[in-house]
Amino acid sequence: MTDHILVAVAWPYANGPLHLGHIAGAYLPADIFARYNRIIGNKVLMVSGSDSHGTPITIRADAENTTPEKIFSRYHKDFQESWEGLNISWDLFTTTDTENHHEVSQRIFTNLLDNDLLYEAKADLPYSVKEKRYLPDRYIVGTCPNCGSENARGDQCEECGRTLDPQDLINPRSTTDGSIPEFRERSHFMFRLSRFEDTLKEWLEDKTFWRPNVLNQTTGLLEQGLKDRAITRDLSWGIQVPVDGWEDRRIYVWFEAVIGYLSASIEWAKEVAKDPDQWKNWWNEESKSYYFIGKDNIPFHTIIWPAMLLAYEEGLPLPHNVPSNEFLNLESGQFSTSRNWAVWVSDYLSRYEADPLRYVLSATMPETSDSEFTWRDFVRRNNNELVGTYGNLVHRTLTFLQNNFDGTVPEVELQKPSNDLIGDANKALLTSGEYLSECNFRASLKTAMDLCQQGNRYLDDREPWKAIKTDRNHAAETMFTMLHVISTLKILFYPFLPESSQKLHGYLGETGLVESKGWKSTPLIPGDKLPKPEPLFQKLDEEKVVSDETQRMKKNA
RNA sequence: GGCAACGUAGCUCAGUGGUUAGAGCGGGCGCUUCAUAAGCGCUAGGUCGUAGGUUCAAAUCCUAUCGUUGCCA
Repeated sequence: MTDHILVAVAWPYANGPLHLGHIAGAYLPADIFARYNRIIGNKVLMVSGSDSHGTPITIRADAENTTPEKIFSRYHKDFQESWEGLNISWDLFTTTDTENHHEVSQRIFTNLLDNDLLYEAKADLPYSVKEKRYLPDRYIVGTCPNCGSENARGDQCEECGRTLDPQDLINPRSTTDGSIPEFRERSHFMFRLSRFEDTLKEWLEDKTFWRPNVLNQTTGLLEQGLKDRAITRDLSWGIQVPVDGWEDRRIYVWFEAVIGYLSASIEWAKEVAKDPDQWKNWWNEESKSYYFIGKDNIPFHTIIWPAMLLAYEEGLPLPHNVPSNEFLNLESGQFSTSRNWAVWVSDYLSRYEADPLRYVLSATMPETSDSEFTWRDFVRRNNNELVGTYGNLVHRTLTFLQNNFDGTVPEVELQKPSNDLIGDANKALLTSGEYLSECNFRASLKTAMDLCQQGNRYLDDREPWKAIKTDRNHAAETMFTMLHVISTLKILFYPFLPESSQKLHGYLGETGLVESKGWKSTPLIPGDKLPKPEPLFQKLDEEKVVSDETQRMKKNA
């Protein structure tokens, strides 16, 4: 049965380049999941885009004396290059600055307003008399009432981590000109989030398969009770509030960014599929949506966005699963764009291949708790696991076939141990596929790696390099079995390592795309002559990589 | 401050009530030579953050506490 699967992925904030934390947290698992679903025959729509609005981008633009457009375009380009280099298989990666996204966001806003799901409320907001405008919370700095730090921002104190309102600050002043802000009463639109508490509770009842952290956090928030939230801001950069007299205000970025999932689907239908209604295949009650995000984004995707969907239109599917990951750390510290403590994707790709990174990040994916990337671990996993266990298994098999069978797939009768191994390989496809459909990526990858070890053990046990001298049929049987195992590994690794699987597909004598062959081992035909293989992966010099990369990071930080 | 998650071998991580707690890497020993000095086997190493409690039985459930992380106020 064919399913329509929406793979919706967090919108990266376009105020800095992508680093490995982003990839391990959301983009890689999403890509693995999308590739798996396509290869088993499901119809996948995978969308996201650059989040181009929000205060940090305007702050940065001001600081560099340029425009927000220039800032987000710069990083949007970096994102595009990173996706291409890492083989992240988007159907559409757009931005929130498209006409389409503005139009869809405003339509939803207007619709909610018409249905009395938005209302006006007043609040005291910081106003700069000098600049004649209301200032974002972050533009106010002052002394933190909690820890006394003198440079606390109006939204949060970076020193003690406490979240703040600008009114809380002692000696508040504007970052733009140092003037002292006044607090003036100002109207803003609120979203009636509280209305959806009961419906959301019901919706969650059958979500027992969600990751515990996601489910518990969501039910916890629902138990506490939902509060209405302000969804407009005094800004000039963003999506205009579509109400007369509100021209100087914008829809708050968290509210419109999640709408991107829907607007990007619509844009894809129009611009890519050239069939404006096609997006509906992924936005009806039979379709399933998966939202790949980091743990900092959980409530937006399990409460606010579902509530918005309920508010907007009947029949739009709420998230089927939100397999949020925890965080990836870097060499015992948190990834930090501002402190430049990161491994940037584009920088990585200038020196190394995509598949080793995809492998290492998959193997250490922070599915259940924060995990850690270190360069030493990266090299060791590359050398021991990719090169030593998987790559070498493929290479020793294929070169043996070249050297002793002229590269020709032998005709054989299979005996017990060989049949057992082939049975195990087929079983691995089932097990691994089940893991993937449940978003258990590490477990799926381990299934593939375990089969590699089984293959290596079988080869050592059968010793075809000895058998070839005394019992050619015995060696031939070993080779045929190993070719089947390799052909299975090619599929098992495909969602994780698309480039090397495609390469191996070619070494096994196939010409088309590996993903067109389905989630099963491609059969080997006796008599077929296979081309001469090259190693799938390259070893790295552990000490050199570790010292080079450590120096590079320390120099930049 | 509230909610939630995490704290398990030197390192990176599995394991959520039941035989002597697991894997990979790293350490030690051995086998093998087809293969990118790759592969395979054996072995050492842990009072499962701490303190109480429930239970015939707890890493696993409960309470408290310390530490880390995310969200919210």
